Amino acid sequence: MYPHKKIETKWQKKWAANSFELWHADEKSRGEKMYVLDMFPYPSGEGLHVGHVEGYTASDIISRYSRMQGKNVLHPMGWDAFGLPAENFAIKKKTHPRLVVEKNVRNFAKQLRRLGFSYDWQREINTTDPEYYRWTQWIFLQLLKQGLAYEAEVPVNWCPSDKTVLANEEVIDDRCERCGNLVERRKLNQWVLKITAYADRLLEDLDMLDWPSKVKEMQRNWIGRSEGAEIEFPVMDSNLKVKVFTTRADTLPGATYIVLAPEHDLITLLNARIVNKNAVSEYIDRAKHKSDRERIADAKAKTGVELKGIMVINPFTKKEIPVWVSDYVLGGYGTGAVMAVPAHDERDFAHAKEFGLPVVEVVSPDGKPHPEMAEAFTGDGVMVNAGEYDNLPNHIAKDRIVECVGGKKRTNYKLRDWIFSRQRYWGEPIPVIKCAKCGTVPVPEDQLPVLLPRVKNYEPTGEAESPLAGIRKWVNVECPTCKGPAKRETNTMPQWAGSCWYYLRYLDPHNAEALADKAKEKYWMPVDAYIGGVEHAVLHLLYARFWHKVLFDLGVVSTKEPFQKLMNQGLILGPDGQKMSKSRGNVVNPDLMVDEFGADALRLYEMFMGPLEDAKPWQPDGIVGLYRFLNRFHTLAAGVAKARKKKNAAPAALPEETNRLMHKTIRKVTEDFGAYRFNTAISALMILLNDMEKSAAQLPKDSVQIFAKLLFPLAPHLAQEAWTLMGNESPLDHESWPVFDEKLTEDAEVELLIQINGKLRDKMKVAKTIPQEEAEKLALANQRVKEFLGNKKPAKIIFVPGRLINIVI
RNA sequence: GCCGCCGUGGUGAAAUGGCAUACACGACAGACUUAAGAUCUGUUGCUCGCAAGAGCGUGUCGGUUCGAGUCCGACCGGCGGCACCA
Repeated sequence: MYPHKKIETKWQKKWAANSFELWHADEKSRGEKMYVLDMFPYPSGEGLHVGHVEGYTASDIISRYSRMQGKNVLHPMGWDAFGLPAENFAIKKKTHPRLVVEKNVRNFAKQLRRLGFSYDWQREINTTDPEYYRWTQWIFLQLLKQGLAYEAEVPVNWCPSDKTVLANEEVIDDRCERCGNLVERRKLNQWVLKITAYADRLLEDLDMLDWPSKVKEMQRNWIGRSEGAEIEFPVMDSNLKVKVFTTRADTLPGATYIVLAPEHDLITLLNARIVNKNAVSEYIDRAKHKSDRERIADAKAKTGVELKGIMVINPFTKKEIPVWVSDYVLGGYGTGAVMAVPAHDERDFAHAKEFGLPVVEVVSPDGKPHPEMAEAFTGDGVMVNAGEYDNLPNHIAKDRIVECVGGKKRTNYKLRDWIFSRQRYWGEPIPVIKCAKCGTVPVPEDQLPVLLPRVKNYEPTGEAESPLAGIRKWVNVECPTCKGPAKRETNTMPQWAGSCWYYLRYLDPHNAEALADKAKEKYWMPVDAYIGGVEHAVLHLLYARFWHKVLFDLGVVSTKEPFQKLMNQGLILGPDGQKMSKSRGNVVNPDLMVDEFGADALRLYEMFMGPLEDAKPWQPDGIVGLYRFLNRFHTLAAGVAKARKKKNAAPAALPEETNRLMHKTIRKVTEDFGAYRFNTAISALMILLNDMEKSAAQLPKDSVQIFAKLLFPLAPHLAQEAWTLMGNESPLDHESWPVFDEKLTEDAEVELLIQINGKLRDKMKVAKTIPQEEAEKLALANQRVKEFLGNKKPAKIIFVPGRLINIVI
């Protein structure tokens, strides 16, 4: 077997020379720019996962292939190193998270280099580096200045045992991930980013992106735009009104009561008039402490309580209707109040049945009335019980009803503002100072970064604040405005913050004056190929687009969108077809694969498994096929090299058929790389190698060189080795991509299929350009055709030039 | 429940509406070997047939078409996302 260890180590050493200068990109190169980006990893203690290898191999193929096409390629890598796992690990091991991160980064970098990825390491970044997070904080200040960051009381997950706030990611089935205790909901003062201000643009600009439709669809659903109307219900004996949002204004005549969310303001405002105060406040109290799980359990059986003593007027029927409070109405969506139309809304129907409230049909599927409804009818139909609108199609009645009751058209979004505070140590400090006199004061930009102080104890304090709150020396500062005593904000940013803009820092990683130089930003942006897992389809990719648009509005960046093209790698499942996980014990360690088969074989295997974007199971024996393939190519190249050294060796020539196959393969691989179809590109190379092996040492050096070039993006070590065996000294990175001869990719003769009634019966070898008449003549003279035809006459003859002739009897 | 994607050999998978199963794994047989491993060669969807060949076959049922794995409709199964969003 070929000495993969020796070959791979040799080339990795050469590539590392001069700080990996070979792959260093600058803005002066002539070729067209190409920004190839990976989703940078969180450097966990477990090290690289086969899933990382998959995405990073794909982007490395694109990078190397693009370089050979003469493009100026930027292919950087860095570390998304803030976040809970490092902090939790540090707490457990009584060490500082910074040390944990440093160690993990070293390990990750080593692993990535061992796989031969062609990164520009001179642009390496780390989100926990103060010179990096200085600009993360700077962006926060810009958001604050634009009114896009604000403080609000919002509910958070609270673990009563660990006495700390948990991120959503840490809550599994309503329990704390670490201690297993049930999580409570608490309201805390938090920083919130107004992503909803960009909802429309985030939705509409999706159209200009070359992204998987699945990801676009997930973002559309997440943003959740819905067009409807706002309608007011006057409160009896009061000048107050209840505003309601609905997408089905046509059903207003059937609104038999209204429902308020438990947190609705009106409940407090009308408190004095509520007859059953105790029952109401008890219900609200219970609802407040309900966990997500309980809410979901209640989704079928509705709960609620009537506000006795309060009535409102349905503006269409002018009838007095009651008011209920129920937690099936969400405080954060629309107006926090709905009109209940039991006949035409499943949730209202369930609620009405539970409490014996009236159901009035106003849209009928067949125009006839149905006094007894077994379930809500949510489809389209004709208006009934709607006075002057009777017999009108409901979609026409909709707009007219909105108009007649003085409603306003409105658009609502499911998207919520982004809760941005974390009560944790290991994150970027939020650069804000709280002064009793001046209120919230931003840290002046020239005082950035606000450094994360070194502390002895970074465990959660037990109060609803970050461990930073315990460091008096750090917390107590002078107010930048009035110079009086003030305190620092002690919350930190979530892990998403650093990854929201890292692709910009790669463009100019050492700039001390700005986040990135304008000319450099203009040159490189947008990202031309972004590869990563679908798990970031909404969170990271939506947050980053939001920040980018804010920076665009500020003139900091020149493109509306950061990532022009996105590709998702599919999940690599364990050999058992299940998601890889430590607890299942089905995790494949890429290091062991590299040891046994080499980086090239691992890269090749992961690309050969199937389409990049598909989920696919790891087959323990699968990699050997790729290892054999590489071994065979090495044997072939070594044989040709040896034959060339012999004196008086006959000049080698490539057989005509092999030459044609070679040109076809160049074409196929070129097309497949362009479309990210690496699995079929590899199979094309296998077919070519199978054919070349027939000539073995008789092959001309040029054919081995072309093969090496085609293989280089996929398996760079062996390809470079073979290239060198042919007597070359240059790195293949600087060589140009092979060009195919169009004429040689097309055969002059083809096997024309002869079908009878669409069934294949025979084939005949003819010129590709054979005209229909001649083909028909030949086909009808064919022995097999005669047998089938007998004395019948063909009813019809279909001729597809160069492909087939189909005789219909 | 809603939205989206996917169902092809023993396995991973190929196939601009035109030869279904390329390529690879595995299995079986053979060569080499004292042997094992490695390597090389061959066979490998099902049924019938000595053979030539025929019939069947891409989750199920139906449709469009000269021709359907591919397009359309209904259903069954799996995966992913969202989930009381009015």
